[in-house]
Amino acid sequence: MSEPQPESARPTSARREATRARLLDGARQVIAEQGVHGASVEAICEAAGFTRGAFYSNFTSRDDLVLAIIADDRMRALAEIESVLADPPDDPAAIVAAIQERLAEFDSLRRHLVRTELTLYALRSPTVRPDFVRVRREFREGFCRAIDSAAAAKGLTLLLDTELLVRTVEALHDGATMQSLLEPDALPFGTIQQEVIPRILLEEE
Amino acid sequence: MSEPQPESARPTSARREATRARLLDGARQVIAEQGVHGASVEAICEAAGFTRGAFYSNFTSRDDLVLAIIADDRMRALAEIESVLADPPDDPAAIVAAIQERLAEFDSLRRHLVRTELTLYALRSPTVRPDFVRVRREFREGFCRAIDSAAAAKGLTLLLDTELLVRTVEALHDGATMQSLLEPDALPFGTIQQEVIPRILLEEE
DNA sequence: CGCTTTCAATACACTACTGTATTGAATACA
DNA sequence: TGTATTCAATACAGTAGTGTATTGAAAGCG
Repeated sequence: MSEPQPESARPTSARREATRARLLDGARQVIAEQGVHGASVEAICEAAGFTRGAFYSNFTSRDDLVLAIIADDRMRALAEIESVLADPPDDPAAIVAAIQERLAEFDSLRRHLVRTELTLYALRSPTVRPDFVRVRREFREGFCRAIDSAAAAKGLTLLLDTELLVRTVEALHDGATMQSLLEPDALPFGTIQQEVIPRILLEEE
Repeated sequence: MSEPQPESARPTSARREATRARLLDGARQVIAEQGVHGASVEAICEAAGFTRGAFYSNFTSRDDLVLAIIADDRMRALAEIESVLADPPDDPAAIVAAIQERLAEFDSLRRHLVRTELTLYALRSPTVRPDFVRVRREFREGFCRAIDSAAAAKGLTLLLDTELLVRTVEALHDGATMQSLLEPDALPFGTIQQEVIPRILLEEE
């Protein structure tokens, strides 16, 4: 009876960490292929090369795993934003372009699919939803800061309120990416964003 | 041995038709509440007040039912477009506004949720996907026609290629509606569309 | 009114998945 | 190197859902 840890700060051995990571990737894979509905614990474990024993040793439930994926994605997305913030290009268009580019790289079609699946899942899960909304907000705030600071530095006036602008970019990105998923040939990834975003960015001078 | 029908043109009695309609609505309800993954045949039948006997008497599979929902929605959406086309307002902005309005009415948050669920489902189902893509395209084409004819009548020049414009409006609508679903208080339904669409519509004169 | 047809309900056999309790192998460490 | 611990595998009992085959009630019709 050693009362091993204060239970909030588990040491999490390297082996355990690797197992968790593989389970997360297995889950992403299964979700991309079959949707959240096909992502049974069984299927996730098979994709990750484990049995359910591993799962229940690492996660208490599917919600728990979904939260872990969202948190993981959030860390990556924030890192992208912050890397742009750290050394922002001079003009806002370049910032938007840089962020778009990094996001495109990070948020591939497959990843977008998973994110949409998780969005729908989060929307209904009282456990997951608040966390999901928070993650989105933090991401958006980072985005806003980057644009504002660059615009201020250059003395440029944005056409729209920054938050509205960022929300618009997000909406365009999500909607357009879904269209590209449905008709990859008719609408190459990024077409809409490239055409439209520059037009809603800056005040006419 | 009467060889009852040419099997393509079933008479479909009123009773049968009503049962189908109730099953469709049951499915929409369950999908909105629990997602496609929760929409087991069992759950759909319970929501519709039937047992599975009714389901298998009317549909051969879940794909079959999903196709029926999509077809049903498509008929309604096209009717909205056509009603605008039949007597279009003079300027393109008014057309867009009118269509937006009709769509908002028709495509409530709940319906949007179902549509997004079905989009993800369709994306993966070889059976459903082609039909789904076709429905979207037909809808889009109707939208384009309405805008082009009104613009031509008034001699106005659109800022973007019509198809790109329509795709943009769709993307904005989809992305923005999802944001409204996630944060209904922070972003009332339609905010983004109202702000942004007028700005990407017409050439500066 | 009685016969036929239609259609949903029921019964059944089956599969997939869940979560828990226990076991056993690998790793850490003394 | 031997003992303790960690962690995934296995075994198990249970639930939920599937699709088919059959039944029975109600509507249609002569």
